[in-house]
Amino acid sequence: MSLKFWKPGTSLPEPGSSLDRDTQAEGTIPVATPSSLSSLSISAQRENLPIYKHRSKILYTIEKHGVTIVWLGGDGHVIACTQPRRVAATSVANRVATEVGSLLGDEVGYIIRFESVSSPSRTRILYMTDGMLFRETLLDPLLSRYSVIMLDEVHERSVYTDLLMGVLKKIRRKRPSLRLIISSATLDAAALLDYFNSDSLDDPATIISLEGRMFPVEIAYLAEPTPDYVSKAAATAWDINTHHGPGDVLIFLTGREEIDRCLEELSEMLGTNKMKNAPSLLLLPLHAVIVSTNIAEASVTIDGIKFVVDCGFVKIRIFNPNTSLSTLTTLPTSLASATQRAGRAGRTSSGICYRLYPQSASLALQRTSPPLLTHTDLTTPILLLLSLGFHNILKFPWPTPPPAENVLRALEGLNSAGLIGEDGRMTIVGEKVAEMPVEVGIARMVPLRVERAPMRRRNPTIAAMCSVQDVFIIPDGAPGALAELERRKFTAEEGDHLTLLNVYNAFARSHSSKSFCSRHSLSFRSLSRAMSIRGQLKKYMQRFSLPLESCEGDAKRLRRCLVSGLWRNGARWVGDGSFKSVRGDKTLYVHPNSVLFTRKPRSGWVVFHEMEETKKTQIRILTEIEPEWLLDYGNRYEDNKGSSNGVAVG
DNA sequence: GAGCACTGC
Repeated sequence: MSLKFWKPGTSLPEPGSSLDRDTQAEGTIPVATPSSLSSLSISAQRENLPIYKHRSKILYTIEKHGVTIVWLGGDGHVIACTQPRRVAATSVANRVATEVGSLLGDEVGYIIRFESVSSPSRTRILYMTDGMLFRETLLDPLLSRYSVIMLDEVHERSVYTDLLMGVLKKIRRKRPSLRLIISSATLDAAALLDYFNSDSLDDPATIISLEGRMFPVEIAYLAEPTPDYVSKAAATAWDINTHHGPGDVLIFLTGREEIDRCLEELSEMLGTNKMKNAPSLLLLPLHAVIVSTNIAEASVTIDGIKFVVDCGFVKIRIFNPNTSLSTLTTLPTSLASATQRAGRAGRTSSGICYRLYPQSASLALQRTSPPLLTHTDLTTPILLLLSLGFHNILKFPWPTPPPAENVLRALEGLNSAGLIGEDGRMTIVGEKVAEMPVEVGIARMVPLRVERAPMRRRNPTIAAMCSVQDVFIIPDGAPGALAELERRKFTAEEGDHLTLLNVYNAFARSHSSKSFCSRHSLSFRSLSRAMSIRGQLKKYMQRFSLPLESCEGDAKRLRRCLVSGLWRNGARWVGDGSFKSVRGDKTLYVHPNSVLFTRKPRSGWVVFHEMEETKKTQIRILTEIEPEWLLDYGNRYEDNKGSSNGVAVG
């Protein structure tokens, strides 16, 4: 069987029209259908085309598919295609618009947070981030304006893609005419097919698995395991360059520290060889060596790589429900990740991937990486599911169920924050928090009801600044010292929350000036993002009819208000730059980016926004407080619960 | 006196 795709440049058929435009097709692509339409495998391997070409071909068939469904179903007419990342949504939309001869935002458009290039009446194919489509289910639980929904890059198992899969499974029971297309790059397509088709609906879901690589990549393993993959990576890159070049090299390591060390070792080798063998110096400037984390695995693509050096490890963040602490841990990659990394060597010609582990070790690798939902804090996802009406969370059709402790911990946290009641149902404040497009911890920093002072001082600017990262740019060495001096200009004695507020206000006064940011060593990107988020938060406050009050010159009230949300995150100074947590009596270290990194708070007490375990447990975004405030809020909470447990602050 | 894997609303 072969499906035709129509000529680029012609417009899409109207719903209900005949499909005679097939006659305009310029070519065909072979489609293997092993049993039925339920498993559609498109082979694009025979043509040496760049990935977008493959993508758009699939999209042609989906457009065709989609139009057919519209014609049959008639209860919607938009084809949605989700992507886990913003850039992917915009760039694929752009490419497809060009190829079908549509103006971007007309027949083909995209929607990502803060940015919509689409027309409600004219757009037929809508690319969007998975998070945006999930948000839409909160407003339209049956997603009734779509006739076809395609989830792309499902193998990445992002939080929103997994949530969408569960929700879509339920939607399809109520709207069997909705056509679902799942696109996954790995071998787990069969499992996904079972997941979706266990309901035995008449119209089964379609799983597309893209056999992607364009050029062959040879895999080479080490004969023996290496005790130091960073040195080995540098040595391998050097070896490639001197004996196997020419060709650009991409090295996968797990983090910044490793990357710095690897680059150092490479430059040392370059220095030594410069002395004794001048000609080899000419090779390096011509051929790049790129040392990267797994950002180069999917998010950033670099063309022209011929050699990949893969250390075989990845750093992931794992949430521990017992301590509510996230830990950054280095673990072996999955087989799927290793394949993905190797594939980076074959984008423009055939290549070689050097894996810095023995072949025997590759047999022990997990097939795929664990879905994010199984090792992340579920507080926000679960509130969203409750808001969608999944009251029995344990029965939600998770594509992969998270550990029960993680679910229980999230429910407990939501209850203690007053967002769900003892019966597990959402409170009025809980409903508002779910509506806000930020994490629960951030939404709670925003005023959500008319309150008495000092709770009234909840501040959307601070909330927005806490939800962006890397506001201060502090490079290594001498420029770092200068940047440090620039940062001091914004420092508030009271701590990081007020310092961030100062930075934001100065940025706003500069009319969001880029040069202001570079003069003061601030990230323009992060501050612009904070500004958009603040705007979004204010919009919700208006919707909830809450006035935005100014907290200028009222630092004390503002700090008290911070305690009302963060009293569980209290800590006491114990000397040598370290603190003890009020809960759990854990030793905490101040993150070097904090203004309290260099000095002891006068009262000896702080609250903090978040903690994370790397080599040691660090706390970020701290504010100095008075210890009685902790007791105040802790007792108030315990009174409300009617429990006798006080808060240990001794 | 020392650091932060990667997304998304």
